[in-house]
Amino acid sequence: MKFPEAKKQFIQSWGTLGSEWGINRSMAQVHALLLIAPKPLSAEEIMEELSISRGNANMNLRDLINWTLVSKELVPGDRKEYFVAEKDIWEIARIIARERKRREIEPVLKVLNQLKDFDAAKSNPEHQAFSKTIGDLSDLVGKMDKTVDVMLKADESWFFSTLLKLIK
Amino acid sequence: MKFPEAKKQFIQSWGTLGSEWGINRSMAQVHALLLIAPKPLSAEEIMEELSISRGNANMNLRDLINWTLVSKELVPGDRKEYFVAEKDIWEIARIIARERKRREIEPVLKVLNQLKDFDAAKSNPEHQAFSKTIGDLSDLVGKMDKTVDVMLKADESWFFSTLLKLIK
DNA sequence: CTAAACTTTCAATATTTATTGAAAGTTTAG
DNA sequence: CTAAACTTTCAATAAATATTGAAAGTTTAG
Repeated sequence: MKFPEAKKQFIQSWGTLGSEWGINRSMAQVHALLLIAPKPLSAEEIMEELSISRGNANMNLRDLINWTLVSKELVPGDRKEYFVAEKDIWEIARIIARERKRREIEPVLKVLNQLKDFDAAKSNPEHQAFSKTIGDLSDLVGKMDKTVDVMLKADESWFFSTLLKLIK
Repeated sequence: MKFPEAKKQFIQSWGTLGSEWGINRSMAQVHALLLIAPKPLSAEEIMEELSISRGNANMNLRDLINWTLVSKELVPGDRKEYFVAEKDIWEIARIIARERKRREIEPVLKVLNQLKDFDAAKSNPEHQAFSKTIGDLSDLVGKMDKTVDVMLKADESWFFSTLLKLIK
């Protein structure tokens, strides 16, 4: 496979992956493009390569910057802004884990904990089933939450060497 | 908080969680409803409780059954079909992990591995950056894939006791 | 066999989400 | 200061996704 084709495929796959969770396709594609770029890219170049509008590029770059996956870079003597992606894969993984935790785990955990002390009548089977499910779920989700916390603090070699002991 | 309100909140939160990954809201809500139901429910009851159409209920129940999160139950002497959710939370977690792996991890891993042997010119910095990123990503995604595999085979007490040693 | 009871399908429709692009805003060179 | 070079915003529009509901299909009781 030749380079331009490989590049296209990577950008497109990363875009699909993104939209399989809640990330929008363009944001993931901009990210993919920056991930493999050997140089900072300008908004112009990104719009051009991905055939997206200026507004779209701008908005998704802003989101990527918010996530801290991308940062602005200024070239002295040039008025344009350039963009670079964080290249360290472990750092990227942690950023994504952090955002997914924030969006997926934390809100649910909060609700589950509130629902734990709802006003139950002990003898009512509906109430019993509800309590059981909520309790079980909040245990599990709580464990997931803690696991991600460890990952967020850990450094890669420690995390995976420990995990790979599990795996082997 | 009173029961009906707690129930409503749980169903609605679970629905939101679902749509934060690629699951559609109704499917997640049907699942939530069945999770807390002390009895098998008929399609009618589900439609009624969630105010959704027959077609919608049918389609999402079918999907839940495909995922093996829900199964049909026949009541002797009744022509209706009834539906029950798997109640074991660890089993549910594994089913969801299995599906997310299938949809999110595997396709990307496949593409990354294909892209590893693209036709690179060693001296071209674009090609170098590409190779590096693809290599790093496929390492990481490969590790994630293996981790999920372990979880799929493990039983809960073993998995979490090992994991919690990590965590503590 | 056939009519009632139920389930499934799917084209039409509604809802949600993403994208565009032109106008407004900002910054800086001169 | 002001005009050119650039970035941001956001209402309009397009695209993707989910939902409806009525018609078609299936099963079973009698």
